[in-house]
Amino acid sequence: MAGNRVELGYGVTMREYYSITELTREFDVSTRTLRFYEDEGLVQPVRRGRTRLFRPSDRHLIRQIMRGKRLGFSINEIREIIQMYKEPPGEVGQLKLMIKRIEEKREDLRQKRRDLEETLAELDQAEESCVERLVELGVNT
Amino acid sequence: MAGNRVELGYGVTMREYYSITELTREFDVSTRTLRFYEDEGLVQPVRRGRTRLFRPSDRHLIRQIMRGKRLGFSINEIREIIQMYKEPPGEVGQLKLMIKRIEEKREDLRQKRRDLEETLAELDQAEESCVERLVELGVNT
DNA sequence: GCCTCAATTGACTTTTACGTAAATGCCATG
DNA sequence: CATGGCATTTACGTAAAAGTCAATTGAGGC
Repeated sequence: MAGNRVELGYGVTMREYYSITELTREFDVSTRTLRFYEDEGLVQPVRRGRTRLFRPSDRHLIRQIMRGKRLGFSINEIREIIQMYKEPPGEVGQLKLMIKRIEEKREDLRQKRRDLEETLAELDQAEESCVERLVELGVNT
Repeated sequence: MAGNRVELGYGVTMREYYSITELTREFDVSTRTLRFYEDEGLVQPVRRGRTRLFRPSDRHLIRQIMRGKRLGFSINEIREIIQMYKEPPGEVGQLKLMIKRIEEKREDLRQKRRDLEETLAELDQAEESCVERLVELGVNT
């Protein structure tokens, strides 16, 4: 919790690293989970001795992982998505392949969005039925 | 595959039931999966002897289950959601509880929607980087 | 009545995403 | 220096959601 800050210029500073427990609290996950993500190669915290030091980039990755999880992606799918955010490859074939895979993921996400809207619409209907029923019963909503 | 149709009026008819394999093909799942959903009480096909006959309502339920799966809901969550689509309960306390739960699910879905939009935006960026890189390399897109 | 194909059942296996326990290290504090 | 608190590693456990396989069983066609 000491200095642990870097100058970015114009007097602006930011945290240089975060402890594992800090991040477990921020993202409401266990240390086991963060270590698991490290084993899976999703994050690569640096070490001081044996202690993990998570840097802002790791923190951002964890944020992306959590988002992916909430969307129902598996670890492998999340790994793929994270790959896509990384520095684009240098070779043309690789680049075209990557664009194709990004497009696939986007199609996947668009399907999810349709599913989501439909489910939301049906929940709206369900709630309306409930409210109507309450009104029938003469309940002051 | 025979007659298997009901008159709805004005000459409009619809399938009365579907075989398990028809549905496995339509939804691209295994028979094991559909039987699993039956064991879990998500669908209740009627029987002719031991053979399952899925009715349109079962088919619609399966459609909802698949949607829920794509959104990353667990079977239990899907079960809850399906409960919500059903006939609203008769008692006031139950009704209010149901409305509360529906609202919770909707909040959940709205979070998913935010996650989804953010992820889509990042994928857009990623693709743009790739395209830029291609242009730098002088590839005719 | 027999044959064959589709369907059923039950048992066992697999994968994913961690949980949990045990043993131990590191360090600050009273 | 003992104590507490967080950290680490290794190993084994587990719940959910099916997959897989083997052994029947039924129903329709000839």
